[in-house]
Amino acid sequence: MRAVAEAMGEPSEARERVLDVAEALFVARGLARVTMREIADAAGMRQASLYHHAPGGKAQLYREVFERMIAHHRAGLERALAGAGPRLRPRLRAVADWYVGQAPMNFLRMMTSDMPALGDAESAALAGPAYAALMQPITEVFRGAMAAGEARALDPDLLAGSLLAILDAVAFAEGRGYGEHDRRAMAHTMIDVLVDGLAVVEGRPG
Amino acid sequence: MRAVAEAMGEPSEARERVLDVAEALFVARGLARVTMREIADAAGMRQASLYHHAPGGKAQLYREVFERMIAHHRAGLERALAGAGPRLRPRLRAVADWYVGQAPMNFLRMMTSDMPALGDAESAALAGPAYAALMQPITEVFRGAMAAGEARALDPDLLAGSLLAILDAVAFAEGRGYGEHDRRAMAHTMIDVLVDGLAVVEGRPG
DNA sequence: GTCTATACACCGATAGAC
DNA sequence: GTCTATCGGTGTATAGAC
Repeated sequence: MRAVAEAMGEPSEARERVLDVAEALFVARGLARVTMREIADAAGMRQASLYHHAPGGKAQLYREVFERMIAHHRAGLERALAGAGPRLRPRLRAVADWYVGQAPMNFLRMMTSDMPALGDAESAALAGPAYAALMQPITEVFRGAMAAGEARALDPDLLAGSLLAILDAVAFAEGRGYGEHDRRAMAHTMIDVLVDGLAVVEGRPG
Repeated sequence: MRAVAEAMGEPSEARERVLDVAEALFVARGLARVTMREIADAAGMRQASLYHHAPGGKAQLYREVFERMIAHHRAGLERALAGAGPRLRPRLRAVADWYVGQAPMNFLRMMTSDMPALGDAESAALAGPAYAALMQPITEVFRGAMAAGEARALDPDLLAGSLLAILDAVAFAEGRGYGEHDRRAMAHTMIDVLVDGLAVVEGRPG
C-alpha cells in the first residue's frame, strides 16, 4: 500500500509539508488546540485530503511529528556536544545554544498535556524514547563532569530536567517583557548560575 | 441578580464545591481536556445544573478558578516568606516548601496552553495579575539578596521564572522514576545548586 | 436549585466522484 | 491526489418543567 509506504518515511513533497506545518502548529498550541482543518489549511489542501498523507488520523500524525522532532533534537544535541570540548560550562552552553536555536518545543507541556490525551499505553511508549533522546545526552554531560571531579555529585536526572525546564522558561520569557529579551543571553546567564552559584563569595565578582 | 451575587463571591456551599472540583480538574489536565460534564459529575450534579452556579460558562469558570488559585498562592507565598528570616537560602526554601506542599499547578502550561484559548484580550488581562502574584514575591527575594550583597546582580525576573520552572519540573519528575522521588528534597537540592553552584571549588565538598 | 431535553457548533473520519 | 459531501460523536449552552 502506498499509504503504508508513506508512513514508513517515503519522501513525497506534500507529505513533508503536512508534517512540517503539523509540527509548527502542535508545538505552538498543543495537540488539543490544533484541528485537522487548520493543518490542512496551512498545508494548502482540504481537510479530507489530509487523510491521504496521514491515514492514521490525528493521533498518529502527532506521534510521527513527535518522533521526528525527538530524533531531530537528539541528533542536534549530539552534534552540538561533539564539538564542545570536555569542560562542563561549554558543554552546557552547547546544549543551550542548540536548544534556543530551535523553535520552542515546550517539552514539559507536551509531556503533561498532549501525551495523556493519546492514552496511557501510547503515552508510555512515547515518553521512554523522548526521555532517552532529550534527557540522556544532558545527564551524560553532568555525569561526565562529576566523574572528572568538576561538579559535585548530585542526581543527573534532576539536573537535566531542571536545565530543560529553564530553557523552556527562557523561551517563554522572551517576547513577554520578562527578563532580558534574548533567549541565548538568558540561557547563558542561567548556566553560569548553575555552575557558579548565585552567592557572592571571595574571589568572585559580586 | 442572584447569579451576579454569586459571581461576586457569595458563599453558597454548592458553588464552593463547583470551584473546588473545577480547580482540581483544570490543574490536573488543563482547560481543553476538562469537560463541563466531568466538573458536574465531580460536583455531584448534572451538567446543566452547573450553569446555575457558573452562569458565565466554562471560560468564565476557568477565569474564576485561576484568579482564586493565584490569590491563594500569593497569600501562601507571602505568609511563608514572612517567617523565613532575611537570608537567601532559607527564603528560597520557604518558597519551595510552600510550592511543593500545593497541588502542582503547572504554571507554564497554564500560561502557554490554557490562557491563549481564552482569547488574546482575556489572556493579557489574566497574565498580568498572575505574574504579579507568583513571580513578584520571588523576584523580591532575589532583589533583597542582591541589595544585601549576598547574591550577584542578575536579572531577578529571569531567576524567579527559572525557579518556578524548576519547581514545576520537580513536580513532573516525581512519580515518573526520574530523580529522587521526593519533591521537597529535589527542590532543596536545586536551590542549593542555584545558591552554591555545581562546580567543585576549594573549601566546598566535592 | 436541580432536573430532562435539546439546540447548535465543531471536529474527526469515511465514502466516493474526478 | 485532491476534491465535495456527509456521518457520527462530543461538547457547550439554553429552555423550560418541577
